[in-house]
Amino acid sequence: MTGDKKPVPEPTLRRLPTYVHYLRRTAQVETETISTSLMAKELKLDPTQVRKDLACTGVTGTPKVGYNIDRLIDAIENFLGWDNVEDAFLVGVGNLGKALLSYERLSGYGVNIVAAFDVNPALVGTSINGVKIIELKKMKNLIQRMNIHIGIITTPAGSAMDVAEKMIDGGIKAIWNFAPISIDSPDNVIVQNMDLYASLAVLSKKLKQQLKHSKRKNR
Amino acid sequence: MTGDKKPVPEPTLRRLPTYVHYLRRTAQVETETISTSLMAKELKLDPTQVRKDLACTGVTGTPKVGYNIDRLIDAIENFLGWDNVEDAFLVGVGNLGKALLSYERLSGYGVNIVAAFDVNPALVGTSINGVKIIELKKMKNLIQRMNIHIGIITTPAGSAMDVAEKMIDGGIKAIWNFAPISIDSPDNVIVQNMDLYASLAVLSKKLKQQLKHSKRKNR
DNA sequence: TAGATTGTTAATCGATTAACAATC
DNA sequence: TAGATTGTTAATCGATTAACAATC
Repeated sequence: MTGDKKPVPEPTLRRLPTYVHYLRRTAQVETETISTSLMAKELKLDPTQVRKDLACTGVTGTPKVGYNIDRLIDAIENFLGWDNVEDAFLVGVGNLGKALLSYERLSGYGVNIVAAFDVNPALVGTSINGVKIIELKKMKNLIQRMNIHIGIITTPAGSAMDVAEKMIDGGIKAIWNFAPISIDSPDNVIVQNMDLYASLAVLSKKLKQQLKHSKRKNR
Repeated sequence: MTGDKKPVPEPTLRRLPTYVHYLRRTAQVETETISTSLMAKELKLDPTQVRKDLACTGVTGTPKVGYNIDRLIDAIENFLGWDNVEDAFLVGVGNLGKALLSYERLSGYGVNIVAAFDVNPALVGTSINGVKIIELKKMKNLIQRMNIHIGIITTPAGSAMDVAEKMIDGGIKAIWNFAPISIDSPDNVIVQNMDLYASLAVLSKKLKQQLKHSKRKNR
């Protein structure tokens, strides 16, 4: 009865990349070790939370000393699979699609875009950052042939549902969706939404609250 | 003792735009009303949760009938302030910055980018989608003169901290941050992170889990 | 040794979900 | 009227935070 530890909570997963970014920056100037109290202070988190998050990755620290920064970085990177890159297809070569295609560092985060697709004939045949843009028609077949697991959707909302369906048909197992639409998927396909509008809603609502308060104070 | 109802939970705020997008699509084909049970089913949520979320916006439904779709859309849009646009500055005109500048519909979501800033002299003086690109030096002053409340950071991580500081100095009240860095801000400045890497971490971790399970099944 | 820091168990908090009376 | 759906109160669940013993 081994394996299958209890799954890591999603909030923890979301914080782990922040730790790596912070630790990489810190490694350049600071000493070899770091305490969770310092990390927590600088990242505005609770020290206990940081320790719990780190525990998920299997690293241990030494009382009174802290954690070895390099080993910590390695452990988190390994845990997140950043050293074990998965190939991906991207559909929708608009501005956002181009931005992602130009981000060569994405492969440092476990995902490597190997082909892009669009319906615009003017784009088909060209490349961005070394990635060919191909007719959307050919995607389903290529997913199967190349055994691609990750699909990235950067189309307008109107086409997203259709693209998702084609991806799922082809055998895609995880969709990173940038379109503002809820994607209907079977249980064995993961959908991760990158929702600009959700984020923006939180921002503007909080801002309105803030402005109201400061106005009140100034009276 | 009026005003100051208890604040709306962040998860609710994040779901509200999804409702609007769904309802707009539904309004085109369906009848005038909708039930939370149907919405919940299509958006893969709990009906009670949908009702609670909607209650925050002040709309009420009619038992046995449901909610009037148009009134629901209006109520949510109004609640989120989408009809009450705030001006914003964007810093960092790389691919991602360009993508946001080209998104004219952003003003339909309460935020209107009125100027962009970059340190690259080749970009300064040009425009994208009617938005002028200005020397970063001039930003602080313009924030004050134009009374700008929202700053959008689409620079590389290295410059983000510095840009944020300048924004806060100038008097920005809310920062929409696309750089993978934790921004140090005073209590009266809201920071909303749009974290690609957090989202990607969740996606790839879940995918690995999924692939492991399906492999096991096939044995 | 004394004190800082880890690692874990227990308490708290907030969001989700269940139960159900009110009602069109 | 009967039944579907709302709106709200209570129960559950999971994540965050507090407390504290272990230890270098």
